[in-house]
Amino acid sequence: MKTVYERADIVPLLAETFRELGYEGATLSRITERTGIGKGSLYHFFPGGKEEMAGAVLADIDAWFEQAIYRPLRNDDARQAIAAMWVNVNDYFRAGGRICLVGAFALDDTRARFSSEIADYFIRWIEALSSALMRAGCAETEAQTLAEEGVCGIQGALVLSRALRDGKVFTRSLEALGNRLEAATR
Amino acid sequence: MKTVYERADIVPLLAETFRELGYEGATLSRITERTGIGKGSLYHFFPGGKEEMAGAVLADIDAWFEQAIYRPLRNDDARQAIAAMWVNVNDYFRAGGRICLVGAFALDDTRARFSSEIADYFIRWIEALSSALMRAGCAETEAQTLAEEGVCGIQGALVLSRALRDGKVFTRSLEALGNRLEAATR
DNA sequence: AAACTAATATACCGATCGGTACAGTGGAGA
DNA sequence: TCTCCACTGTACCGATCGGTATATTAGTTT
Repeated sequence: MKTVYERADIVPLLAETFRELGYEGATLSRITERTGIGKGSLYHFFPGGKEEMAGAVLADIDAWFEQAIYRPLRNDDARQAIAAMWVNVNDYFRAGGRICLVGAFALDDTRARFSSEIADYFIRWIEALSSALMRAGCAETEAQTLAEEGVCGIQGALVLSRALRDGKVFTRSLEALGNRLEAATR
Repeated sequence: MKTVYERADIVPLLAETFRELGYEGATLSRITERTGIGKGSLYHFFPGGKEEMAGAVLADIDAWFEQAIYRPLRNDDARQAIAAMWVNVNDYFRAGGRICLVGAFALDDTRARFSSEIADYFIRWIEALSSALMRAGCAETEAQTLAEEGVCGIQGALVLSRALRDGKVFTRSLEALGNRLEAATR
């Protein structure tokens, strides 16, 4: 018996490894150890090595946010999409038990490798949220400010809940942020 | 001529290196390269190696925050101390050009090495800010919530401004946070 | 069943890892 | 001036790094 993978099966496993160990901390041996996938397979699917693996993970994350968060914010009913965002974000980050890889990469030298992907992720999030806020009745400048504060607050909540090892901090922060945005669209 | 260092001179140089590269990314050779301090000196002052170096950096950071931020928040005039906090924090983090090492360590596996130091840093910050807010007229639960939101917002602003390579995001976020706390103590 | 091929395991590569050992080096006190 | 010792530079250690080469495996095609 031989377990056969596809690229699409591997990326989520890689994602979890990079999340837990960071880019530099995720060595090839630790990756094979945690994912159960040997070097042979890894380099078969990702000839560009570790950098291509991390790039694939970022692309996967981006695709998920695009369809689950950004697109609804841009196209669907504004209030409904914003409400769904808080729920989906709380689920995605496992109530603070999972970090944002994009944010983590931004903090150290790894940013240099994925500069545009990292910037894009946040720019599009803020723009999509801002668009929804405007459709919900906010003025343009206020929408922009609130969107930035919202995304900012999510990242802070992830850092804080990891530091305090307390998922309640994350969920509580999301609630507070949600209430503030809702109050501003009334 | 021989350049002679003291431990106290080295710690800030180490801090900057860990900030830029992260714990795993800061290899001994990169540390000597960036600080100009050879392995011999490094292991003379920090026999425990890399982990002791990072520990000394965290202790140094903690000491700075204790005297420059936490103590004033706990003991001095509340409104004045809170106002000073925003200014000092903006300076310390170089308007978003410098990251919070404690927050960065919290995000990956490095947290396991410095779990209590990381948690302490944030707990004491939140408690000190909460104390100041109560003296400024907040009810206990509201003070606690606002303090958490304030510290949380600072961490988020650091992530976001790094990701977007835009220091204005950081300064702007601090201003917004400051205004919200001030509005709540009126 | 033979040929082909995508996927996998493993041995191996030079470079670098964190850490150790030790021989200087140079300024301060006797 | 001689001794002492905190400090520094460098050579070296075994382990592990990211990456390559290649033989093997197991379906699929013919």
